[in-house]
Amino acid sequence: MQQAYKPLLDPLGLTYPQYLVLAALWAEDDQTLGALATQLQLASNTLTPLVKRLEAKGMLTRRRDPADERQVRIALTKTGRALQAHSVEVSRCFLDRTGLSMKQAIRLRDDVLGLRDTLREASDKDSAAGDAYLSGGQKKAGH
Amino acid sequence: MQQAYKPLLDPLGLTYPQYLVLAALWAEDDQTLGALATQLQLASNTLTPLVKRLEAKGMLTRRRDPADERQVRIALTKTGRALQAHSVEVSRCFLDRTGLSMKQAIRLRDDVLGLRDTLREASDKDSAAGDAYLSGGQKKAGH
DNA sequence: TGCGATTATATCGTGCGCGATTTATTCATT
DNA sequence: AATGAATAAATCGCGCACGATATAATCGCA
Repeated sequence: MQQAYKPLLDPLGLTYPQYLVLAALWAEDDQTLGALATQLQLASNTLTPLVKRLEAKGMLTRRRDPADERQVRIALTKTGRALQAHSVEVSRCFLDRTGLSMKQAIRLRDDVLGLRDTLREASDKDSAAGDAYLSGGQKKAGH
Repeated sequence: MQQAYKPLLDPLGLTYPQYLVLAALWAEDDQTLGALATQLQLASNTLTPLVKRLEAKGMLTRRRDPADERQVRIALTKTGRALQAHSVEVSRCFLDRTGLSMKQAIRLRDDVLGLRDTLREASDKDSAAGDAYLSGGQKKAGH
């Protein structure tokens, strides 16, 4: 995805992950970092610097929520909001490049997301119970 | 993939990219770095440190080809070769976790690889257009 | 009211992945 | 034989992803 979107996003000065953050904010502005992290399936240690780079580019602002100082609210700047105008064209160009119909693209995406979720469930079970799945069931000695 | 394979590869002390390098060597030992790079679709700046980490783990050796000192030949050590015994089980465990039949898994993989290649072609055309620009052609019109 | 648990974000270190460049070797042409 | 082009790896720098941990604010409860 990163490589495929690169020629489309280079003119905007964005990487693909940065584009995804903006896309989430175009859908709903002024979100907490945690809410963005959930949507994008990223951890804070990935998202924090990513958002800081977008802040440095003047696309958004970060401020502590006065009602709960633990939270950081991310809001688009005028510049960031203006970029949304390009997003439709970016999507269209990308779909065009895939050589797939909209229907095929959605199908493939959902198959991949389905696989991701299935694999995630399997990993979740690992951490829930000691895993005797691989080889003879040597399990880590907890402390 | 990285996350899904992690519980299977942690006991072997390998990451998923490292596992892929070993898998390529299990299929054919004593390959040049360039040959590995082609198979794995990686550039030298990714593969060189990756292979060095595997060398540090004692899985393989790196030596300049005496016939062509530009090339580095990568060969498995006894330790690295011994790990192949686990690979069948790792594959089986992974397929099991996908919740897919072998047939479905192959289908999905091929769909994804097909998409990758299609997108790569589109990007290749971009850089061809760039060449045209440099040699006096028209710059890519923005639509 | 106070204090431990929980929650939200940030920090640190490591391993990719890649664009751009560098170094060293081999090839090709004269 | 000399020199410039081509080739193979390596190096540098950056962004992303994540495990482990730290810090700070809020909550729960005696």
